[in-house]
Amino acid sequence: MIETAGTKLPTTSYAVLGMLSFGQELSGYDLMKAIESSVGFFWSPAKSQVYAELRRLVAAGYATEREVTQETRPDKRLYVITPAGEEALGAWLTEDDPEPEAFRSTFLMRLFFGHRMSQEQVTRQVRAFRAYNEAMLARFRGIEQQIREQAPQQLHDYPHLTLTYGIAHSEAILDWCDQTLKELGKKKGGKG
Amino acid sequence: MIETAGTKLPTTSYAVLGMLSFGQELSGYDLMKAIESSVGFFWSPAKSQVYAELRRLVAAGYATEREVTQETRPDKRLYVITPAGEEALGAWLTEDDPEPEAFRSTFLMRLFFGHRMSQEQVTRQVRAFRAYNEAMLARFRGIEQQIREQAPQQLHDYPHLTLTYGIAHSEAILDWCDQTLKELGKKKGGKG
DNA sequence: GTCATCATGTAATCTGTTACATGATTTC
DNA sequence: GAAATCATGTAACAGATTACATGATGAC
Repeated sequence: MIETAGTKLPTTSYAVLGMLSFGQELSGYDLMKAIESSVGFFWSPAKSQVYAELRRLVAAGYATEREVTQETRPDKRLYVITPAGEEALGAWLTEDDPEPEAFRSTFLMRLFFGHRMSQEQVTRQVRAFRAYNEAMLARFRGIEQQIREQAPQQLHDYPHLTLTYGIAHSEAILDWCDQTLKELGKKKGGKG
Repeated sequence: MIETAGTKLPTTSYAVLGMLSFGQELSGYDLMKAIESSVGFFWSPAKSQVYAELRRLVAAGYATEREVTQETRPDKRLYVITPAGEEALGAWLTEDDPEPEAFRSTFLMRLFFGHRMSQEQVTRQVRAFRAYNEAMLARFRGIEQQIREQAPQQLHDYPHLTLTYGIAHSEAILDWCDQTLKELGKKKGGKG
């Protein structure tokens, strides 16, 4: 309360707050694990950043911290979201004009500067990119299959929508790759 | 040469180097402008970062700097890529296993935490996202149209491939949005 | 004439990453 | 029994953003 309540937090803070919003008491380590296998697909902070945000959340009154002494493992701190934290999360989620998506792609950068590669090298880059996306797609499909088998009710929740996004996205990219590889096959020439 | 030649540079450095690789002598300001309307769609550094990278490139021997005194405008420094710079760029472009794409989306994060919004609010977020992507698509199509009319030979160069990517990508996202909005229409309930 | 934008950048700050630590289990 | 991984984090550093400056020109 005394602290920075009301101030805008960095996005990673909301990722952490969101994870806590499912109601469990978690350590930094727990959170990191949870993030890696879920939101991590579209927001993946370093663990030191997660710890930093936890400190910030506590300072802001959005989470409470409880120290737990352990014998066989290093001591840990467990965190719980507070009502103020839930409110702050809600406000961020429903913001009227959210930050524009900051799309970044080093692959597209390389492609853009293709004039500095031989055509074979460009082709190789596209193939590698294709393979990467194919692997991602397989992964997404695997997860979906698993849900279908083990927790089909989850097919109707919000996290699942992000999965369908990943699938649609990957499929579209693969199509583009195939078409692009065809195009590249047609024309001859380039730097090398 | 004496400096850090051979060291791995941050991605933004390669963005700048790539821009210089088209052969023109450019100022930091020029570069920023050029980036904004091209690679900026998938790699958009802050201008102060561009200036910082230019200093680094010079220190590494990848670019040379020339000061130009102006009367009516602030003085400026112009940069040219060196052969060593071209080589470094080439090495980066053709790297065998490039950094994995770091996909980030705050929209997907919000959606993932949809349980903390009412269903209407989720719907509103998806609609806003749809509108954003529709605007991007229109922009891409506009650019393509302009090329078609004013410089049709560019339809066959590498930058144009990144444009086709943007278009394919946006279209796929719009489809996903429509489908998702339908799904959301079906079920009733949610937080609020 | 006032306000926005051009044409240059620099300084201060903050976000985020990589490297460092460490003892206990599990795996082979 | 050595090597990898689990279970915790912290410290040091680098990358990136936002805020600050400033005089000239163009738009209205």
